[in-house]
Amino acid sequence: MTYAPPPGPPGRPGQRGQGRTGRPRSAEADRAILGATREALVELGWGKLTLSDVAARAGVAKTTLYRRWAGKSELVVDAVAALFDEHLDLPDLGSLQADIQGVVLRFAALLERPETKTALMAVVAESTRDDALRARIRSAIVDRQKQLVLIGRERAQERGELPYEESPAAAARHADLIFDVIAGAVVHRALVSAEPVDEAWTRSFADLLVGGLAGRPV
Amino acid sequence: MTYAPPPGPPGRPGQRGQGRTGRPRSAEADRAILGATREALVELGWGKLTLSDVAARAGVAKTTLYRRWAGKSELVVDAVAALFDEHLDLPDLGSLQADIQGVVLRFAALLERPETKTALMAVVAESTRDDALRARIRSAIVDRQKQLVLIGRERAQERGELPYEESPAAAARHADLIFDVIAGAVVHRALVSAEPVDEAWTRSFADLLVGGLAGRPV
DNA sequence: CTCTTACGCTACGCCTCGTAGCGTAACTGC
DNA sequence: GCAGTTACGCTACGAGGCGTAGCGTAAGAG
Repeated sequence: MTYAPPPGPPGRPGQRGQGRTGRPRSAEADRAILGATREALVELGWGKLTLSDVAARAGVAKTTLYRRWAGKSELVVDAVAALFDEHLDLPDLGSLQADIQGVVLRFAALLERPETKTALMAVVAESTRDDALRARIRSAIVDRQKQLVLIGRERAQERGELPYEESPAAAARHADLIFDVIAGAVVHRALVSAEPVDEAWTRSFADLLVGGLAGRPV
Repeated sequence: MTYAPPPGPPGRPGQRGQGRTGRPRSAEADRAILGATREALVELGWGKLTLSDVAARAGVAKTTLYRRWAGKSELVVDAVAALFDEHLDLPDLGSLQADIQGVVLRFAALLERPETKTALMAVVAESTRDDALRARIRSAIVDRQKQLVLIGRERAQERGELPYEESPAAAARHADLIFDVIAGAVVHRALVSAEPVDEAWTRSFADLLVGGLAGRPV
């Protein structure tokens, strides 16, 4: 747990021919390891996942894992982060209400996958005592998802559905708030309440977010 | 992990003189174990917490732990659940807005404690693969907190701030939604974004929840 | 005083962790 | 080609946690 991968950002194979000498890291091994990690997560879950097992599945020596990642948490973050990169665009559905529903359903679809379900919570739990890990999660997963909120809000402002903020600072605070509300609600619904994030729930949630408790037609 | 504590609800000492024969479980040992668990959580976090260590802190044999709890997750749920029982009333602050802020600040205060921070997320993560554990979390923690939402909503309806629901089913769905939004947002803010749930944020959140995105004065 | 259950203690086999050491493979610069 | 450098696979290892078994003893019920 004390080893930090020496060259470049961890998980990325050393750049070829960039002045770096010696045998380069195998990019294929990287893919195999991250894939094996996701596979093991599905079958075993976070608790019973062992690095020995991942190494065996990937057809790689256990020592190679430790040469690249400091521990289980770091490996799993990278393995799961790749999944969150799939849908980072937000199709314009014509209204704020529809855009919210779209982003919620997409996010929920990610959380439904067995490899993300367990992994995300476990890694977040671990990050409460590990600042470096939390930073890694933010840059690899959270901040990218937050981007979707910024896009959707900007569109709504152009449509005239939302007012423009007075100051950049207030805008940032507001965006953070909305992100916490959306992401938090979906995660809580899916993982704590363990109820489906389906069409009906998503519509109710978007209604609530747009209109609030007070402005509710019932 | 295959052992289920035989008599009565786990974690509670056998009722004295209730037809049960033999030596009763020590209630004092129970307190010592749960206390030691919380203490160990603060110092070590979920990942490095070991049952051997807890037993040593509690001045109890390791075997006693396994006689009462099936594993680490179950023990930690009980240890943390006791903390959530402290504030289960909701003082009437005069308005829906104020009541929301009150419940958010209380919930946040619980999450600020180092023993709950890590433990809650870790246990939820584990529960995604263990239905019995999830049920235990619900009854010991989640459902009790949800009660606060029901109380606050009822008050708001009596004040005329919120309309009454048409059907009991719709009311239940709506309450579940609100609970997921509040609890999810606070947890996400505190643990994922790792930003303080302070007075300012709480006010913004309550504004958003009551008035919605659209009805925002800015 | 017997029956029943809980407790403390010791010991154990199994597994995972994370590291060290070694010989070999791959790629770079001369 | 050859030396230098880095990554890899393999084996082995000590440390430590897990969960259980067995035993003798303590604490209540009838």
